[in-house]
Amino acid sequence: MVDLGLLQTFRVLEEQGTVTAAAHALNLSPSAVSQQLRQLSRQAGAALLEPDGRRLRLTVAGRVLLGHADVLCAQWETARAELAQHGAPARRTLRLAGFATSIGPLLAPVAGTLARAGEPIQAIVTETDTRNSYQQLLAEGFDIAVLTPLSDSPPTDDARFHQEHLLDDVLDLVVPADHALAARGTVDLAATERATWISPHHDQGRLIHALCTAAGFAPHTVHHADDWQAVLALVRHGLGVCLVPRLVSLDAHPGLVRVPLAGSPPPSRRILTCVRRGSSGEPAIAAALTALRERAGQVSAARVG
Amino acid sequence: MVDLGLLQTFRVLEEQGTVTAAAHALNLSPSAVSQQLRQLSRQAGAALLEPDGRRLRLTVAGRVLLGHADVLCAQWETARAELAQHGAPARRTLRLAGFATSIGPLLAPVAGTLARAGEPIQAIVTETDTRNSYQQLLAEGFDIAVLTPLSDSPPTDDARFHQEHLLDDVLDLVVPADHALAARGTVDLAATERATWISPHHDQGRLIHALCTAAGFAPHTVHHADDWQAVLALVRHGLGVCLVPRLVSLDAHPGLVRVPLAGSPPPSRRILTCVRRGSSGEPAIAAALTALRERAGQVSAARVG
DNA sequence: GAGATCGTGTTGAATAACTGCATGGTTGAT
DNA sequence: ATCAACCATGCAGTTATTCAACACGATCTC
Repeated sequence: MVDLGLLQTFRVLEEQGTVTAAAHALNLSPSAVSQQLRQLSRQAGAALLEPDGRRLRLTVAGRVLLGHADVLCAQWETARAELAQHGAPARRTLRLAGFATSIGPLLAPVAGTLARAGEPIQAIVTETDTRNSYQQLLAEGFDIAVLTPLSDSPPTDDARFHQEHLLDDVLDLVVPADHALAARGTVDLAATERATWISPHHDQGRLIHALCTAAGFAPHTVHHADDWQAVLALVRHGLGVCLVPRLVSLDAHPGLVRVPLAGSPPPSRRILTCVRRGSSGEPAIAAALTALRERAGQVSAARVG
Repeated sequence: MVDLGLLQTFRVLEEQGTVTAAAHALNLSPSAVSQQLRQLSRQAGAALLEPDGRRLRLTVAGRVLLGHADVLCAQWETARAELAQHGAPARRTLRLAGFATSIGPLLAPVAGTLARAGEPIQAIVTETDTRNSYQQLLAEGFDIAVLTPLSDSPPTDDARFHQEHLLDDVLDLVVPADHALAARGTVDLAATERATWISPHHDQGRLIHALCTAAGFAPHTVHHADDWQAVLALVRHGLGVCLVPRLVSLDAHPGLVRVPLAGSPPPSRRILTCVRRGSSGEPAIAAALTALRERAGQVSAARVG
């Protein structure tokens, strides 16, 4: 019979695109992955992959198997979750992942809450971007991810994941206090058409570009920085403006002001929790998700008040 | 991750009742099965079994896992079946099992038909009883079984199997030609209350006992024989009567006559096909099932005419 | 209480799995 | 056109796992 580990390798291969990348994600050598795939192909009784240049492409049979692999792995996760409810509560290390700005307001408080609540959970928090969150979640490197979905992210009903809306992180225009727009109560995005922009790190930059495009102009981006504090420093020196989510604190930059964007609801980035499908029932994961939701509620309430 | 083989072992253990029996059914040593179960328990993260005298009993967690194991294995069978439809048609050895009387009219003709039809199938026919059919089907010793369900057989909606009605094998009272009931057009079962009975082999004997009980009397069984030809020989020598399904030929016993039983439909034994759930879509299995249904139709039509 | 049955440790051999390296093929830039 | 980087895969060699055989303690039956 088949080892679900082989199916898992197969799924990671599809997600990563190459044997080498899959091997890296699984902490294996490319050779091992290659052999596992051959064995899977033998046990499935069909060719799953075919050479495509210097990489591999899934055959029709491979794509068929992939669908079943998702179902099988989810079913196994469900089984594990249900078993964990019936057995003795064992100590569990939960690996939480999130984008940089989510750690301070969300993941760190939740990890602390879980520890104080006496849950038999040891939380490990890691910072990553959206893409890696999905990949490592699939490769079982993380158990829970807090992320902002991108246009190429798996859809909410993806068979491999279980994703839930956590909160909407509202975006404000951030400008120096002496900026022409600083005194406004709200500002329309179109009013910034002539402004120069600071482009934040990759994930967020794409969102800003999409919003400006929707508002009818292409943002004139000059400077670029991955770190929000660097972005804010650039804004503070009058080098441009930027849209900054409210999870990013401006406390370190007294010379800057947030100008809310017009619209109801105002433009925001959606923040989701994501776990492997089937695993959301596991006690440790369920507890962490609940704590995350609760914390997200507090954050939202604080912003409103 | 988990090997489905371990879940398979776990399922066979449940079906067989003891580690030793499961090991025998899987062609393994009891020690190997014991170790596999330990590994499964470790990977499931819960105790699945607990000692119960000199045998094992499933824990609550074990019973939970068992349900998931059935689903997982069926899902894998489905995947295999669907893959076999997309890949190149490979040579396949199909292992068919059936009770003794089913082989002549059903399994042997079907095996011949499949061979002549040019299907890439090598059929292997084995005779067994109902209980072993289910067990070997689960242990992957057989692929298709033709059987008569008993009171302790898995129900039709059992998660592990896919069972289909094949035909109803009508039962007749068989008596010597000079018997008092021989000349009747039909006979009510109650009319045989004072007769002495020949008890056929175990499976069939239970059915006869149940029918007589339903008719209001306990059959007075004197002789016993597993083989139908032996039963008929006993009847021929005036030692008793018996209910004999029509699949059993009386050709070798000119001195005997069938007296149809009253009732519409008349008493009969249900004959089912049984395969592992999910496997019925596999081309080879689907072809064999179709051939079986067709052959069963011919048999039924011949009996009617 | 003797004998049979059952589950499970242990041990050694066979098997399988993984790493590291080498090879052949492919892509893309110089 | 050439070269370097990249990728999948085949081939040892090593490591880890799996299984059968036997032994042992526990349990049930007669």
